[in-house]
Parts: sequence; structure tokens; C-alpha cells
Amino acid sequence: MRELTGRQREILEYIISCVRGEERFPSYREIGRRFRLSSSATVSQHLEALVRKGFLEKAGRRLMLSADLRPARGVPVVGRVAAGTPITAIENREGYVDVASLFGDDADYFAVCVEGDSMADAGILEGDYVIVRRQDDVASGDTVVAYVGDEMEATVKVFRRRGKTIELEPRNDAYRPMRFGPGSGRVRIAGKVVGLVRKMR
Amino acid sequence: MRELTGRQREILEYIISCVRGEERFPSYREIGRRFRLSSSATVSQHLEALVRKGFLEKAGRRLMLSADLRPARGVPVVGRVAAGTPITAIENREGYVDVASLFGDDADYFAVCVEGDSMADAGILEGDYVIVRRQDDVASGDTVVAYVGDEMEATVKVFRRRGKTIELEPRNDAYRPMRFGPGSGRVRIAGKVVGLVRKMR
DNA sequence: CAATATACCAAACAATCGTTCGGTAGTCAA
DNA sequence: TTGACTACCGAACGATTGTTTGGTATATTG
Repeated sequence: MRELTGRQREILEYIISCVRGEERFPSYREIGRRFRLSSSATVSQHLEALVRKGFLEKAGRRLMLSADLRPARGVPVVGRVAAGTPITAIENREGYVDVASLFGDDADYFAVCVEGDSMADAGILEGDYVIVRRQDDVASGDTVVAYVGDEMEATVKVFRRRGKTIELEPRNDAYRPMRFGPGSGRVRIAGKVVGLVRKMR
Repeated sequence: MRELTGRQREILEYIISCVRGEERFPSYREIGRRFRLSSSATVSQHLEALVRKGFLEKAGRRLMLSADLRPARGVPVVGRVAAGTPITAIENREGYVDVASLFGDDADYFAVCVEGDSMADAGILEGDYVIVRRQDDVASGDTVVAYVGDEMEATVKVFRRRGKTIELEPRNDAYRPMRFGPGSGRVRIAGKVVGLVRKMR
């Protein structure tokens, strides 16, 4: 993928903002209006260059952003930084971080806010949102969300199967594992923890 | 908002799937082809009904999905679980976790993939994506992304100002803080860490 | 120097766009 | 029976689309 000229970068940036904002590709004349280009031929030329360099793709007559520029709507991931060029330059983008594209927006996923610090050693802190995939059968060693006790309170723990009993193991030396014998029925596995989102201030 | 007929629902569903998949509104003829309607006038009639009933909106000649139909990305956050009701029931939803809505999809935010475990005690692990807000001046104690050394390598550290020198402090006892005197010029603050996204398998 | 690339223009092209008009046919309630 | 609504048709409309042709000007490079 070759380098972009200044003008090409401007135009590409405008297209990306359009696709993000209005969820559609701007027309040639629209782009021309934005940059005071009275001829759509000029725009055509610029877009041709962007296709040639791999930033745009053509499906019939229709243009699209290339896959790695396509907004999963989220935050751009930047990679290594060439000295001098701005960090957020398009050339450095490796993709997007986004909960929906990372995990899927099916009904099979949901999030729970973490209470307590019993999983601190696994990098799961109080206030974090844990992304959970619904499933009943989890493997020993999986981090899971379980509902325990009469109150069916939600907890994040590591799941362990020890013969006929199961164990919910914290990741913090200050806490003890919970054990559930057969038929105690006080535990229900909600799903497996597949991700985490944290907001800091 | 009135009820939909069967045909109208079919067409609306097709439009929604188009907007989700290809991220653009299908043309009248395209819709016609899908449902074996040889006249674009028929499609026009159906879409008119969908606008009248509030499912589509018109901006000039252009049609859009109405706001509440627009693909809600993200994963639902579920709260406390009343015994018996399914966890993912709509009634339990407290909102959505989504990078874009949590942090904003401006150009002011970007993400970097974390290398190394120097911030493990702060719950920032190798492979995590750190969400960064661009800013030059950060406060002492902020977690920041900085580019250091001749290679301008990216690091996540806690920023400390000690008189005329600044310190980049790890959160792992196995590592030592980096110190930068005045004018050493080997460090550039990229921005403040405001969030984190982790994908586990 | 010639060659190549960028960056624009005006004008015209066929294709496609959304829209409109007039007409057919079936269903359902007043 | 008469409207009103749904569900379609073919044909044509003016507007907009992406594209092409042929041209000017500037900058960079071997």
C-alpha cells in the first residue's frame, strides 16, 4: 500500500467522516463541492488514485472503503509510529476497536458491571464491564459469570470442576474459593467471560 | 406509529439487513429485484407507506432508517437478576457497552495494543487495547501513552512530574521507573489513557 | 531534457436514480 | 354498492450518477 498525497489524504478523510456520520458514500459532486472542485473529473481522478493505492474498493460502479478502514464504528487502532508522521494518520491504522465487531451484537452476548476486587490479579477490576457469552457448559479454567446463593447474585470467578463438586475460584489471595457440592443447586452459570471494557477518568 | 402489512414488513426487514450488511440504503430497483417487482413504482408506493408510518425518514430525495431502527451496536448491560426471569430479558437492560458511545468516535481518540506486563498491577495486561484521548498536558498521576527513545516506541505508564524532571512509572514491581531530565527530548506524550478493551478466548 | 505524476478544468456520455401518471385487481368495512 | 386500502403493472420524466475525453499547469525525477 503506497503513500498518500496531501490532497488524497484530505479527500479520504472526508469520505471516512461521511461514511461514519451519514452511513453512506458521498457522491463525486458532493466531494467536489466540499473541496471547491468544479469538475467531477478531478474527483474521479483522486478516487481512482485511492483505489489504486488500496484505500478504496470498487464494486461495480460503486465505491466502498477498504475493509480495514470500514468503520466498525469505534476507535481506530494505531500501530507503530514512523518518526515525524502524526500518530493518528490513516497510514498507521490497523483497524478499529469496537465491542460490537470484537464480540458480536447478537443476543448471545451481554455485559455485567463488576463489583468487588476478587479478580484483581486477573486484571478484572471493580467497575469494569465484563463481556459474557451465554453458555451453560464451560470448561474448567474458564473465567465465568455465575449467579450464586439464594439472591442469585452475579459473580465473576474462574470455574473449576473437581470430581462431582464445582469450585468458583477468585484471583485474589484475600479471597477463598466457593465450593458447590452435587445437587446443592445454589449456582447457575450465566456464561463465559470473553472480554472486558473499562472506562477510566 | 401504525401497524405494518406483511409485505411492508418484508421490505423493511430487507432494507435493515442491507444497511447493516453493506452499510447503504438499497435502490428502488434493487428492492424490486429482490421481491420480483418489475415496477419501481410499486416499491415507491411501499416506501411511501413506510415513511408515512414512521419507519423510514426522508432527507431530500434520500431515504434513511428512522433513528430507533438504526443498527444499535454494542452489547447490552444487564443488571440485577430477578429470580426466574432470563438474564438477558429486556427488562434487565441498563444500557449498552460500546466503545464509540463510551468514549466518542472523534478523531481525538485512538487505541494502542499493549505490549509487555509493566502495568499488570493496574489491570492493564499484554494484548489489551488501551483507549487514548489525545492531549499534550497530562496531570501527575494520570495513566498515559508516551513515545520514548530514538525509536519512539509506545509505552503505557503512570505519568509523574518531579520538579523539572518527569517520570514514567510502571505498575509492576519487576520494573523500574524511567526518568527524563529537562531537554532530554526523548519522550513525547501521546495522550491520556481513558479506557481499556480486552478480548479473551 | 523528456518523462512521469499530481492537480485541476469544461463538456458531454450513457446509466441509473427517485418520482409521477394512469391503469388493473383484490379485499374489507360502511 | 361505494369507497378506501393494499398490491401490483408499464411507461415516461427530469435529475443525478459515475465515467470519459481532451485539455492546461506545476512539480519532481532520472
